Amino acid sequence: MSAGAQRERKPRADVQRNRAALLETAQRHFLQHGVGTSLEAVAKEAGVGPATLYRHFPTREALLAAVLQTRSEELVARQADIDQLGDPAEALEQWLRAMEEYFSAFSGLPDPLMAAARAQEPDNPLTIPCHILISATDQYVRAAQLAGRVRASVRGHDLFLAACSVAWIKGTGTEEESLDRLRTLIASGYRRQDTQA
Amino acid sequence: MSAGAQRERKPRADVQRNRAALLETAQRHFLQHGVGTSLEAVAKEAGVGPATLYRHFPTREALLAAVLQTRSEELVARQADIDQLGDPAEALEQWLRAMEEYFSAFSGLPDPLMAAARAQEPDNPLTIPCHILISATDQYVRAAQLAGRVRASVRGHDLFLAACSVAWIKGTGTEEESLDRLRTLIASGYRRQDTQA
DNA sequence: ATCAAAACGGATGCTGCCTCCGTACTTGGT
DNA sequence: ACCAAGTACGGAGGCAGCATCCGTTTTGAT
Repeated sequence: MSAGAQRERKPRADVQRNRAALLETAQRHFLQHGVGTSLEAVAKEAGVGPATLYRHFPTREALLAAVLQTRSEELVARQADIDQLGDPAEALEQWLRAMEEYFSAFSGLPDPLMAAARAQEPDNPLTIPCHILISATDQYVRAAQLAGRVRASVRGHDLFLAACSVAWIKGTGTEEESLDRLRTLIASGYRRQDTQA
Repeated sequence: MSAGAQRERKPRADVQRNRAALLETAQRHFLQHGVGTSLEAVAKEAGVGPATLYRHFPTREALLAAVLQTRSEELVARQADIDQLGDPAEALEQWLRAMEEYFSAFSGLPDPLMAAARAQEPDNPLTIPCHILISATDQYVRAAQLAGRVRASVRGHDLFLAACSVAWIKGTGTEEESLDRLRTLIASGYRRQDTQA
């Protein structure tokens, strides 16, 4: 009441119920079948018609972005822990691993992520999250550089790409051992004064 | 004649014509629309029915492998040049670039390539080529290691993965400048006694 | 209880994949 | 030149997924 400016109706109950059901089901399907999973199947299993899914999430990316929202928040939460670390090199390392896990949430995720990172598509719902991640990476890189632990030529964007690549390779089913070797290679690439193995 | 063992008929003329037309058209479509291009469209433009395409090439990978055959030979030819180089480190570098270009022939190519590299699918027509490339890379790596120019911990397979990653990123439309930065990062990762930039 | 706005979902048209099967073509022999 | 046997062809068709339209139902407000 009072001088209330909210002239709008209260949002309908079924909207929220359907949205929640869609998100829940979509997450399960993305986990099981990758980002290319059938949206029709998601709708059916969520107990709604296809049109309802498309009304809530006009594109596959929109649905993906919404499902990813939860995980993004987990990532932000992790940042707090990482920032506690005294060693900026260690912080960067952990941050990269955290990003890589985020990128590996669903098989096939790196592709739409890269498409969004390239930006120039301001309506892509994944673009904003991507740029936030790149900025964050750059922060960690700069801190480590100030401490003399990372080569001066490295930028956050480079390591964003590297983490995305590793996640992509992981998604193709490569063995964990090969991934570790690749991670080591990359780490040798950005670190300063490392032991020439 | 003579003690001829060739009891077989001469292969029909239309078979070869159709095969050639299909390969030619497929290459164009792969170039323009990536490896995911519509096979139906390829068949139609080659002037044959869908069944003919599938009879010649039972799977998309089979067609892809056949189209790639030409380019594979170019790659092998390049090896001769590269082997002429006195410097094994330089040779490795050029070999990696050559592989990367090969992987970037069509957009989307790295995915089926990685799937084949993981092997365990002996009937995948791309598996053999992949393993040949990995072996070749290992040769170059070992030579460079003997010359003390590459870290001892690095293996050919690692750099195969790295080259594949770069090609994948290139395929997503990333700017060439970013790619160069990534290549530099990787090079710093495998080289010994480099100038800590 | 009633109304209008809001949301729903089945039906639909489209594209691409892949296979079956009747037909047409090529080869080798006469 | 012709024929028979075998080979390859290609249109038709079933299936799955995408995305949209529009008549119907649900919902919140009065």
